[in-house]
Amino acid sequence: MANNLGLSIDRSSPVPLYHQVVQGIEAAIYSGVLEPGSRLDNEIDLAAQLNLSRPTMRKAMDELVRSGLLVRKRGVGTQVVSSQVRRPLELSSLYDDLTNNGKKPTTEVLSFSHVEADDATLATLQLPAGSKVYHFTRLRKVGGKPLALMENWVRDDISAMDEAMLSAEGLYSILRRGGVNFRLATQRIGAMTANDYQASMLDTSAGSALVTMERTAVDDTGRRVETGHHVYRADSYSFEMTLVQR
Amino acid sequence: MANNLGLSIDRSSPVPLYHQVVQGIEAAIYSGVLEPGSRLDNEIDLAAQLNLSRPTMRKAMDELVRSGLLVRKRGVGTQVVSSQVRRPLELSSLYDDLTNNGKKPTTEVLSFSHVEADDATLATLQLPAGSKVYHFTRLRKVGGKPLALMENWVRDDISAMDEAMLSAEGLYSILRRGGVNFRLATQRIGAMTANDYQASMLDTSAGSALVTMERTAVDDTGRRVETGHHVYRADSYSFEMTLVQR
DNA sequence: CGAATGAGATTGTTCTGACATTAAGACTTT
DNA sequence: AAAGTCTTAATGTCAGAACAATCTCATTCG
Repeated sequence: MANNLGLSIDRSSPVPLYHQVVQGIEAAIYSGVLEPGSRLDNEIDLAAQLNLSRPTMRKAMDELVRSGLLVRKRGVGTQVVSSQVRRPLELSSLYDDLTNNGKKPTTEVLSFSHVEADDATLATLQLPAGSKVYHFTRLRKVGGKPLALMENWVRDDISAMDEAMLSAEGLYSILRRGGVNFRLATQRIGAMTANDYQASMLDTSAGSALVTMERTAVDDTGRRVETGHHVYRADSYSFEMTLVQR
Repeated sequence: MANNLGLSIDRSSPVPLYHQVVQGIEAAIYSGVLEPGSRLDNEIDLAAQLNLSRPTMRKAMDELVRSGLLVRKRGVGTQVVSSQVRRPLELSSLYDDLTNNGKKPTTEVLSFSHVEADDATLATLQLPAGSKVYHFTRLRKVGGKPLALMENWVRDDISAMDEAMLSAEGLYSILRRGGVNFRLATQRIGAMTANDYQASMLDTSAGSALVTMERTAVDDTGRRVETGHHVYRADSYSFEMTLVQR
């Protein structure tokens, strides 16, 4: 029963109808209203309950299937996935993760500027030409030991930002307080060897292995909020994850 | 012009029409008929050329966009993506991914043995003491260029395995034919610098950056089927993923 | 009691149709 | 030459409709 799931549709919203359904069902799953393993009403009934067409409802369902939250089978129905995709690497910041793991991270802001974005940044953040961004580099330490060197570009229309804020807390906390609801991020993990600068910042030797991560985060309105290039000491950092067969 | 792409639709085929379009356009891209950066006809024209409906054509296009081959923009059109396809984070094998992406991987089996598992392997694969496993090292090349050096341990009660099989196809294909239904895998991604052996195998220099991946795969009965240590040239390989907010 | 069959439930596929939104380019005006 | 406006092109969204394929369960038959 859609109504029991607390789904609601706002036809005056700029958010597409199918996407409102996605968000509503996601919220129901994460809040526990829809429990793992539980079955949903069939798509025709769900559509009727929300006064939506079946193709619109199907588009929402397909997206939820693709994101691993639902599983569907012809003749059987739709079910909430029982073993959710667990990613130790969630859409969160390193600062959050370290703090949540009982460690005390510190941040040193190495550089900070509010500048006009270059073409690559404009493209990545989908900004119009001439836009300015916050561009900064930070060194993250844990227990006094350098762990990560991070360079980020953040669109400047969210909230003002300065070095003191960045020293005191994580970037994502700052952005959340500025009203950002992170929705997803694309990210690429690779490797490189440390150059002289990176080596000195991370208290390691030039040529040692670094894990690299490039990420672009998107909020719930579809805005590309920030993009970053991070490098981590390979001896102190790796990404762990569980993959589930689709 | 769809006809110039060599697309054809077989309505007697059990393959859905939208999927035939996907396969046809993928083939055109990988064969070079559709070059990176080139623009496609608009979806209405393409649909008309193939006697398909617009929603069917859109469904095919959407899948090609999601798989990273096409990029579309309202008011502008559809274009073949210019960047190299990187490995999505799915439970599959490198061999499968490369083959599916139109590349021709080759495998050189560097070592192969059927031996009693050491304690670490027993623990990782949850095998009783005294169990034997297949233990082998392979070099994976793409277009003649070394990409990955892979060392795996596979439990030996699934199917017989030998060097010829491993040279001819991917490990996961072999295991699937042996009846394995992969369910999930745990994996850790990191970085290291190449030692002399790895450097010589991968045709790179000692000290260069390598992406590392350790994985243990589980089948649908809960068995730990295989565990592996892979290293990839960092200049040719990265992991790409999309994280969704919980 | 087990196998076979059929009905019902549900998703999957395809189609026709229409309107909305975005982007680019042409044209006009300042 | 630059800015503004308008038109055109193309994708994005939504709706209604119908048929196909798959799966489960109940019923019937041997």
